[in-house]
Amino acid sequence: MARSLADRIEQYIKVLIARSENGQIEIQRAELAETFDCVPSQVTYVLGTRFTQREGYYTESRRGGCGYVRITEYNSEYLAVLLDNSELFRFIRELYDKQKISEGEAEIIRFLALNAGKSLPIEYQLKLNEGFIKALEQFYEK
Amino acid sequence: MARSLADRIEQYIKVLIARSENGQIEIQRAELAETFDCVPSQVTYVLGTRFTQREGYYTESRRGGCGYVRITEYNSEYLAVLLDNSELFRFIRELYDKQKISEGEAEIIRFLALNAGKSLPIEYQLKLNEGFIKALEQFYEK
DNA sequence: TAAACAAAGGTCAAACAAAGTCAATGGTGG
DNA sequence: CCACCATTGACTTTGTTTGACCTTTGTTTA
Repeated sequence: MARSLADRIEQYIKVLIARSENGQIEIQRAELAETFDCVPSQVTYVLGTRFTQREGYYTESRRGGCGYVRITEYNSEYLAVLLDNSELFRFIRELYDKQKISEGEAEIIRFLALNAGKSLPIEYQLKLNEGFIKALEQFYEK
Repeated sequence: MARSLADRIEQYIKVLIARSENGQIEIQRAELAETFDCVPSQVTYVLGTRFTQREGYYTESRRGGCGYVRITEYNSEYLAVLLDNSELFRFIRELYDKQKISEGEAEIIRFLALNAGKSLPIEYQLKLNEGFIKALEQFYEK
């Protein structure tokens, strides 16, 4: 059961995240690769297979001097966002049922609500959700 | 975070602006460069990458004796103009022209883009604007 | 007053410093 | 034995730092 390199890197990153204050860490790809004595793209591979949205992670990065990779674990705050989303989703559903919007409109609105604010800090994502509801209310004159 | 020289200069300038009465400051390029012990064009680089219109800033300058660089942060009135003329609106138009979206969809998307983020700080409203573009690109598979 | 000088800021390209991509290859568990 | 995950490395893209040279503006001097 000798775990693969990728598995060990995965574990390592997860420990770092667990130890972090806010479920978020920043690493240097090349440095981590050095730690595990492998090529940098191995790290990219790990991120791409084990730290995806599906697994509950979000990664951002920057190239060039002082580049980094930031890995964020969706935490309870984020779940709050999703919860909040459900409120919004319910509202969209309502608009649809009342035939104020089409299925296509409902779909794009949902998608935008979920994705447009992704690069914002969590607390602003919450505000944004409210903003979506308010804006929709206004637009369709409840 | 805020590791590179450029990042630190950016932070410094932002603090100065935050402390200013009117969201506007004047600096001397050479002096600031001296403060950070770097070459003056480094400051120019920072201004050119982090204090552009896209980021919600406007810069003017003057050469020669008593030269200066003035950096102004857009206020909310200006922001409306900025958003209204944004890349996003052009993109929505494009989607419509290519018949990927209907007039109704274009309208609600525009409305959401302008209003959903209203309670956010200006810099995040701009980020949100970009988020809308990214999300739309993804949804309609560019 | 025109010419020279000094004092700013601007431009641009080269060198450097990351991270990303992709396709070929390797290895392993079922 | 073969499908599929893992590993590697050459190449690409993006971002930063530096310096040599340019332009504009204000000041001094012949």
